[in-house]
Amino acid sequence: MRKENKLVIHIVDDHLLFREGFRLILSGLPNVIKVVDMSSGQEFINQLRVEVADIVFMDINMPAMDGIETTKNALALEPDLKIVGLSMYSDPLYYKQMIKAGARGFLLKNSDIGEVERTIADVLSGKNYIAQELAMQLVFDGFSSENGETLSDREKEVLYHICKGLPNNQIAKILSLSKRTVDKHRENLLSKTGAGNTAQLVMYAIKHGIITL
Amino acid sequence: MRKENKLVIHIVDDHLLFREGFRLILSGLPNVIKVVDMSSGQEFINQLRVEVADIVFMDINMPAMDGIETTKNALALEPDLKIVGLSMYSDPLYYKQMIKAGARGFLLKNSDIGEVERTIADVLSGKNYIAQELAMQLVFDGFSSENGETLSDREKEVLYHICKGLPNNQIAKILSLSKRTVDKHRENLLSKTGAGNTAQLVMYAIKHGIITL
DNA sequence: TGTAAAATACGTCTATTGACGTAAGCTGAT
DNA sequence: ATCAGCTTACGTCAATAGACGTATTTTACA
Repeated sequence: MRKENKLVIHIVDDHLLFREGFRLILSGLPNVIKVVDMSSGQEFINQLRVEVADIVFMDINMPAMDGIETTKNALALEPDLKIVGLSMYSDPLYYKQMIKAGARGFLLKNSDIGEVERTIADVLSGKNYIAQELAMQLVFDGFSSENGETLSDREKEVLYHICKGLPNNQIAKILSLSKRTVDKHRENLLSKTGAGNTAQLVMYAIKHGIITL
Repeated sequence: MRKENKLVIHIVDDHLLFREGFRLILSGLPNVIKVVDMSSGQEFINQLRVEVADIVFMDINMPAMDGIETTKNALALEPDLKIVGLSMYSDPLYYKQMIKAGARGFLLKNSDIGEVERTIADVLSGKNYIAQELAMQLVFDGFSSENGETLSDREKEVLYHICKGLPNNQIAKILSLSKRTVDKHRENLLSKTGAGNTAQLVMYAIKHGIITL
C-alpha cells in the first residue's frame, strides 16, 4: 500500500465546474499532495502511461467513452487501479454496471466531504465503498413492491413455492389443494405478471420482493 | 416525533452479557433517559402494554419466539414501532427476513458505538439504516461469484438466456447452436448448480451474480 | 344484500423441460 | 503426447408446464 501522506488523486469528469470544484476540495484533504483532473475517458487512459494515481474518481456519464467503458479499459491496463464511480443520479443501473466493470466504490455527487474521506480511506485499505444513500436504497427497496400488490395472497404463496423450485403437485400437497388449482394459480400468475414462463416469474418475484434471497 | 432528549430504548436479547453491556453503552449516550432490557420476545410483547419505546434493539436469534416473529407480532400491535435488528452474523438471510418483517434497521453485534448512534438518529428521523459492513457486502457480493466460477463461459451464457425466459430452441438460434446442445448445457447447469429445475436455476444465477437484476 | 374478486377445481392438448445415455472434436495443461 | 474438461450433437421417454376452456364456492366490500 502507498504511503498515506502522499496521495495522488485523479478526477475524470466532463463537467468543468464540478471537476474544478471537486479538485479544490480534494486538494484540501490531509495526505493528498496532488490532484489531477481530466475531462474525458480517453484523456485519462492516455494519462495512465504517464502516472498511475492512488485513487481515481470517475464520472459515469460522459460523452464518447463513458465511465463504465473507461473503467474496463483502464483496468485492462492497470488491474489494481482503484476507481470510484461518480454519478448525479441514484439509479441502480448506473452503479451496478460500474461495480461490474470493476470499480471499488461509488459516490453520488451530493455526497458530503466526510463520505469522500471515508471512501478514500476504505478503498485504499482494500475495502469497497458505496454511498450510504445508495446502499440503504438498495437494501430497503424491492420490499415496496408496487406492482406486486396486484397479486392475491394465495398467488404470492404459490409464487413463493414456485421460486423454491417445487413442482405444482408438490405445492398442491403443501397447500392442501388440488394440483389443478395450483396449475390455475400459476397460469394466472403468468398472465398477471406478464411473465412468459417460470424463469421470468422468478425474476418478477425477486424484483418485487415477493421472495427473499 | 418524540423529543430527542428523552429517548426510551428497549433491548431484547437472550444473551445476558451482551444485553447488560449494551444497556450500559446505550445509557451513556446523550438524550437517552431510560434503557430497559428484556430476555425474550414474549417478555417484550407483554411490555408493549406497559410502555412503548422510541426505539427497540432486537436480537434475531432467540429461542421460542425469534426476532423475526417478535417483530411481526410487535408491529401488529404497534405499527409505528421502530425496531432495529441485531445479529452476530452477516448472513443475508437474517437481515433480509428482519427487514421484510418490518424492522427499520439492522446492526451487527460488532458494530461500533458511532454506528449505533447513527442508527438511532437515522431511524428516529424516519430513515432506515443497516450496518455499513452488511450494506457493502450486499452490493459488492454476487459479483465475486465464488461458486459461479465452476460454470464455463458457455454455460453462463446459456444460463443468462434461460433467466431472460427464453426456451431452449430460442437460445439455440441466438447462439447458433443445435437445440439439443442447449438441452445438454441446461442439463449440465442443473447438475453443476444442484438446481432441480428452472426456478432454482434462476435463483442460483441471481445469488451468484451471473445475471444482473 | 348484492356484486365483484378471489379461490377452488376439472378437462384437453401441445410445448417444454428434465433424466437417461452416447460420442466426436477441440483446448489447455502436465 | 496424453488426459481432463469444454463444447458440440444426437436419441428416447416421462414429467412438467403452459394455453385454451368452464364452473362452483368463498370472501370482501360497497
